[in-house]
Amino acid sequence: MTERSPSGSPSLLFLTDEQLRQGIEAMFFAYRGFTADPDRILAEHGYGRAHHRAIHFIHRSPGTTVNNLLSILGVTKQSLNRVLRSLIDEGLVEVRVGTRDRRERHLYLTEKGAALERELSDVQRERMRAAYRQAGPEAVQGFRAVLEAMMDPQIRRHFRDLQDNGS
Amino acid sequence: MTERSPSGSPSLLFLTDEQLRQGIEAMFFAYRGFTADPDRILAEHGYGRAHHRAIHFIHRSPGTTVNNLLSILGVTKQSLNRVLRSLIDEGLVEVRVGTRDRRERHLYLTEKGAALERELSDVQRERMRAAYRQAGPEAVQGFRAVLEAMMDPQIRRHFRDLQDNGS
DNA sequence: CTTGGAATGTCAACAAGACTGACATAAACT
DNA sequence: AGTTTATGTCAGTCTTGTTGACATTCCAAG
Repeated sequence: MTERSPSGSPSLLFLTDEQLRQGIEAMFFAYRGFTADPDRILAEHGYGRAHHRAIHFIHRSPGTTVNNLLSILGVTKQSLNRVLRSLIDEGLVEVRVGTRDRRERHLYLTEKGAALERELSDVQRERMRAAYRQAGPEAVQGFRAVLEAMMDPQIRRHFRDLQDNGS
Repeated sequence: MTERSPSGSPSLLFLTDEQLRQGIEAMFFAYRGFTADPDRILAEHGYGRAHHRAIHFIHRSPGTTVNNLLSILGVTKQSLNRVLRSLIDEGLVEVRVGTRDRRERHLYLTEKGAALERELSDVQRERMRAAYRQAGPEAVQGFRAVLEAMMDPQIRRHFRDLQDNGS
C-alpha cells in the first residue's frame, strides 16, 4: 500500500521479478509437499493421484454425475473412465443410474471407498493444519486469497460452488 | 490467537475439517491455474513441464551440476537425463565439463534457452503478479508463509538456499 | 413418432514423464 | 590399486494424460 514501483506507477504492490520468482518456486515446492503424504498411501494401495482426485470429489459431492466430475477435474472422459472403472470394479465407488435422467450415472463412495478417503484426507489435512499453525492465523487468510486469485475464472466458480455446498 | 478448539486444546488456531478441506481444494485448483499458461507455451514448442522445471532451475542457478538439479527436482537421473538430452540436442542448454572436478557437468542456458525461459516466466510471473495484486499486500506474506510451512524440511532448505543466492 | 443431440461407455493407439534395475565410463579420493 | 562419485545410457514398466472412432441409451423437440 505504501510502496510504489520505481517507474512511479500507482500499483498497490511493488514486486520485483525476484520476489515473483520466489513465489513461483514456493508454489512448486509446496505442491510437492502437499501431495507427498497421500502419494505414499496411494502407492500402498496401488492407486495414483488421479484416483485420489476422483475419490475426493465424489466424497465431497456424493451423487455427482460423471459429466460434473469431468468439468471439475479437467480431464477427458476416457481418462476419468479408466480411473473410475478401477474404483468401481474394486468396490470403492458405487454407481447409481439417475432416476429422473437415466443416462446419468451418479457416483457414491462405498464404505471401503470412504475408508480410503478418510485415510488420505487425514494425512493431507494434518499437513495443512500444521502449515496453518506454523504460519499463523492471518497467514491463512492471505494464503487462501492468493490461491483463489490464481485460479482460472471458470474453476474459481466451481471452487466457490463447492464451498457453498460444503458448509 | 484468541480462538481455541471446542475440546479446549491450547492450539493457536481452531480449524474445522471443512476449512482445511477448502484449503486443500484451493491448492489443487490454484496449481492448475499456476501451470496453465506455461503449459500452453511449452506445448507449442513440443516440450512439457519437466523441461520447464529444468530450464527454470538452470536459469536460476547457472552452472549448476546434474546432481544438484536432481536433488532439487526430486526425480531420477534417468528421468532428468531424458529431458536434459533433448534440451541439449536442441541447443537450449549448454554443458561444460567442470574444471576443478572434470566428472561434473555444469549446465547453462544458451541464448535460445534463455529466450524460452523468458517467455515462460513472463506469463507465469504475470499471473502471480495479478494474483498478488488482487489479494493485497498482507495476503502475499501469508501466502508465502503457508507455502513454506507446507514444504518438506529438506526442500525448504533448498528453497531458502535459492532465495539467498537469488538476492 | 421420429429424429437429433446429450450423456455415457468403451476400444485402440499413442505420448509424456515418472519409475526400477543394470551396466559403463571417467575421474577423484584414499 | 581399489573404491566411491558423477554421469550417462539401455531396457522395461506404470500412470495418466491425449485423440479418434463408435455404440448405447434416452430425453426432448419437431
